[in-house]
Amino acid sequence: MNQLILGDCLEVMRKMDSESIDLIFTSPPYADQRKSTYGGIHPDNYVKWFLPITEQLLRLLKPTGTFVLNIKEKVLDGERSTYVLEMILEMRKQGWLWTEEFIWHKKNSYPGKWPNRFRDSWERLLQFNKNKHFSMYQDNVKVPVGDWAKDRLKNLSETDMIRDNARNGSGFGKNISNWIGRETVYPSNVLHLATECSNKNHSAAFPDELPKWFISLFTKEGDIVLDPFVGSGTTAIVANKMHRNAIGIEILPEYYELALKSSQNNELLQSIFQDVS
Amino acid sequence: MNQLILGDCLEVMRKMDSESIDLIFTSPPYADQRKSTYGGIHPDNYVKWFLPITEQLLRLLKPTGTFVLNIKEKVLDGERSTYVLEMILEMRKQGWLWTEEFIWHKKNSYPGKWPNRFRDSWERLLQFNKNKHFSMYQDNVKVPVGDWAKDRLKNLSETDMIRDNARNGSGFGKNISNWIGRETVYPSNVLHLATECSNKNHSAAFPDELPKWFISLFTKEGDIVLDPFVGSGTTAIVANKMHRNAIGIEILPEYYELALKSSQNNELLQSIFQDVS
DNA sequence: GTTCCGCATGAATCGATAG
DNA sequence: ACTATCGATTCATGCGGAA
Repeated sequence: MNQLILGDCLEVMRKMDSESIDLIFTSPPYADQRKSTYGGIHPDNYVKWFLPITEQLLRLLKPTGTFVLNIKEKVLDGERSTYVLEMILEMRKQGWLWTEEFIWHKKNSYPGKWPNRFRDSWERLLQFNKNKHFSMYQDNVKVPVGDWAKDRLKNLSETDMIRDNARNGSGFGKNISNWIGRETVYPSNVLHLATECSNKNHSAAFPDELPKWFISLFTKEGDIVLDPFVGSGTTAIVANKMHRNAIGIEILPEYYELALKSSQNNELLQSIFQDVS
Repeated sequence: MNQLILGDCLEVMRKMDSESIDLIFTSPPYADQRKSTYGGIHPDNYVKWFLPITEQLLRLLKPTGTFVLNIKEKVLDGERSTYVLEMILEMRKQGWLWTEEFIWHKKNSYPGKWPNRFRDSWERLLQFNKNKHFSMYQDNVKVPVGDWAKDRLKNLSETDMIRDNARNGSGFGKNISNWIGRETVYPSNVLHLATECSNKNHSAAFPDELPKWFISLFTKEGDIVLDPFVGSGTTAIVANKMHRNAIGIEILPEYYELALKSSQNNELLQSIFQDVS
């Protein structure tokens, strides 16, 4: 069921079944990047170019599915471009819910110095849904509890053993004894990952951990993950390793070949990706 | 030249001189917070309420000045509200440049657990300017190189400076001098600070380090810093400690009194704030 | 004078129940 | 059907008192 498809994602998606995808994770070509493809999108035209694609994505996504969009507006003439903001507003008109915005805090961003700007070390991970209720498997992404717990839970006072209601009347209360033996906690909406682009020549836009985290969070085994701009194949390969079914679409033959080769070279893969060019 | 003014910031600002301010740093009441004041702004009305204020701010700011806006949209009916995005677009129509967006990554965010959402541990710090060329003193916020300092702008904090001096005087100066000899690097656009949940009295919306960092970056001694929603006075007091002139406006008498008291109690202050109520 | 340890607090949000 | 109120859930920090 894994597919790598060579072609324009808009045309490919038009042939796909409605409400068949559990998770869409993608990092589209940033404005003015990859100029030769998709007509070399200028920031001013980005919204107009992207909306037909999100329209298809909305059709393909299951009602309980999630769309995660990794994007960051570029600096143009000393200003942050606003196309990402405009896109969010336009996508809501299409029927998308803008559920959340995660931050990818890049541990090692590129060095550099500008007279009026620091290094950009974060990117947006916009979460969109079709419904307020969607599939989310929070326990899959729990993280180790902070060091504070070790000291805090050594000796418990009397109030720690019972529920102690907060003073501000918010209804908030705590029972510290509940924390005994707890080793993992839920994460927040900030991801702190390195930008490691593994070992390949062609650098992936993001590290494996990024799609892995969202695939863990929003899908279970056997679900279908789509990346309409799969590039060197990171999303699809990671999804496949995690026993999800992956569909990756790529317009550039050189990236397509690279993705195909990477996926076939990997011993861990459950099944070989199909060549659907 | 330091002033704490009791009143509605819109009315107060209308009486102030054009192009007189070097830095505006503020954290306006978030939608649906502080319901009793400013008419209890509903998210739907937030943009309309805020635009007349930014219009005044634009008039008051020097051509080389900077406006830093600390804000985060709240969740409404399962979705992130879009009023912040709309505000950025509207402010550009007023003539503002949206130069940069910094992230405040909160180490200790508000607790809680929901079926479809994690804890929100970041806020926006939107940078606006009138011109592409503005005053920026990057060397003032350089951080020591090394793993221990990577995420910690904490080194800049007041208490750390005092503690360092104390150690210096008591014979532990060797380590410090090693640090001073170390190379320093420029930070990125992500700030990793804790929220101060001071157990003492009223707590501020943000820790001292937040305004301190931006005041260091965008002003020099003697410059004028404005906070039209000064609350318990954090911005003004920090600015004054750093030998900048501060103007703080607050509409709520109880906060105003608190700010006045805090500023007068502080021995480090260069001059006493004037009561302009 | 210094370190250690206990503890209250925080720009929150969802779902159920009541008016 | 729509709005208002209420109860439930949770992690990490800085302060202050104790050792």
